Amino acid sequence: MSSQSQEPRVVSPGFNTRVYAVVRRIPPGCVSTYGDVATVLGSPRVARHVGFALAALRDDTVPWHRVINGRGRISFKGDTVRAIVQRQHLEAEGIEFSPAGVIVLARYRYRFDD
DNA sequence: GGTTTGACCATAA
DNA sequence: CTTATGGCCAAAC
Repeated sequence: MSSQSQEPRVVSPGFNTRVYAVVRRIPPGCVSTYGDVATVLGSPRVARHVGFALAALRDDTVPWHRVINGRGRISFKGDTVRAIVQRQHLEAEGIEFSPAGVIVLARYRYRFDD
């Protein structure tokens, strides 16, 4: 098979599928950070790719809203809508936000056990 | 197969 | 508290 599709496939992407697998492991009521997910994947420096993978995500089975940045805040770059929706999902799971819109990572952060 | 990008992170001011 | 800059590495162009 010489020519392969340019469009993203449902299986065998390589990196982003691993991201989805880890994010699915985050239980309800807990959150995780891009850096943590990247660390579980084996490289703590690929945090940017975690976000990039979630950006291309359109699978509802992946709780992408449970992933936030290392500062306990929702990162967004132009897509304000996504950030608002994300916050609503987190609040719906019982996660509290500080007045500044910051989540207490020390309390809600999930520990991956592998 | 090189260049740009990106839902980040750490550090500095 | 905020803003700016560099680095990091896989995916997209």
